[in-house]
Amino acid sequence: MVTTRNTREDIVAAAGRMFADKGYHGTSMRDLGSELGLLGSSLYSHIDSKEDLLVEVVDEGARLFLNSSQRAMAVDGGAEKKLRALIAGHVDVVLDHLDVVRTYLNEARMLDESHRTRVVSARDHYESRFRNVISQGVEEGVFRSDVDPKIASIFILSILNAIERWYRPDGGLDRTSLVEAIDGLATSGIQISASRDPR
Amino acid sequence: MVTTRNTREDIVAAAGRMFADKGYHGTSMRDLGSELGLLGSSLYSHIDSKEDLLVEVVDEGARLFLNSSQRAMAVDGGAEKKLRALIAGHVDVVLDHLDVVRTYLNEARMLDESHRTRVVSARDHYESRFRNVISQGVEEGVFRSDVDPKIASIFILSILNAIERWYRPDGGLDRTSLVEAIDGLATSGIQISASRDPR
DNA sequence: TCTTGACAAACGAACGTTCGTTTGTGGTAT
DNA sequence: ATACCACAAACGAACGTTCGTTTGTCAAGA
Repeated sequence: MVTTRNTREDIVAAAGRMFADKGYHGTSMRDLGSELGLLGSSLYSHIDSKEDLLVEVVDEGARLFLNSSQRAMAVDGGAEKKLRALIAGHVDVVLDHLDVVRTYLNEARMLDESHRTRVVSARDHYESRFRNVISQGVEEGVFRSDVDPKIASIFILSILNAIERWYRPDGGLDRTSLVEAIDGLATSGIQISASRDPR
Repeated sequence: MVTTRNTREDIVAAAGRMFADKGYHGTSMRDLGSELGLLGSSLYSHIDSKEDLLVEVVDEGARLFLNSSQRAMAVDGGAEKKLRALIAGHVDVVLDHLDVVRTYLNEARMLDESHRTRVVSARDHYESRFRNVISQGVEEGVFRSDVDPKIASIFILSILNAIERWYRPDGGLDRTSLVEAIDGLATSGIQISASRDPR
């Protein structure tokens, strides 16, 4: 049997996995090495420091979300359709890059201040896209005028970011249904309303 | 000036604070000691191990949520009212015990398996109260019949549990308005009545 | 031949924890 | 009122271990 050698990308990927599972401080370089069949010290042939690994994983998370939201903003249609695209895009990023996302969401705070600041502002930028689309929807008259875009975007993102905590790919809920369910709660809530059409 | 001595409860409280901020593995016993003006070793006059502190804080979190939900289930009224009581109770627990809740939500997974199992089942029990109330509401006809109680409860709890990540007591949003906003999105969504978009 | 990736050994610092000792305090006997 | 003692709380040093990282070597590909 031929064991291929490890690349730097293998190491970053494994770091994302382990940081997601056991946390940055809960993962040692020796842990990480043995995940790849290496000694901890051998990792330093590829990287300069442990923190670099965290920076790399977290930055990738930020980039994935920003790219996704940029694509969503480019779809034709009004606020309703754009919001749905933002939601669907977010779900895709979470499900396709679960480890990176979990590290991005839970371990970014372990970065030192300068790196953390950069990540926070990327996150703000991302969230502003949700805020703006909801604002636009209120102005267009498709969303209720008593909706606070700031609060509503936080709530929708809360649902989206929590997916990593409970969703299991083999759990009988496919991603289309998931998007549908989130969009459904966000737009219509759970309550019966006389003026709301049943489907 | 009189410096009072530290009690065991002081230590548990400080542990909750530090575990919430820097994570369990990111907090050393020396860190924790100096937070209280003590050496790390001095903590062992009060406790047996670092993990005991985590167990204690996390258990308190579980207890707070279970008690809160028990009180909510006891209110008179239908599912709508009970759900609102569950939401308000959850918000109270989060805002009144922010450090404990943050440790409960983010650090419980660092517990060893036996402790973690117990905490997970407590959490399941808590979540089942939300699920049951929503089921009841669907049966009563006050919630839409196409609402999946399992999914809806997950989404509502996602919003509730994310509060610790963004809410600032001095941020101009009081807790009544917060409960109102959550209840509003959960029941009515953001969309203006009439029609769900065609797709 | 030169470069690369991994190894083995080792470094100093920090980790959780233990130990023997000191300090302050509050109750009891004188 | 004073002396004493038991006790809890904190200290400071040290334990064995693990941490992230550095160094030097060496085999295998290019």
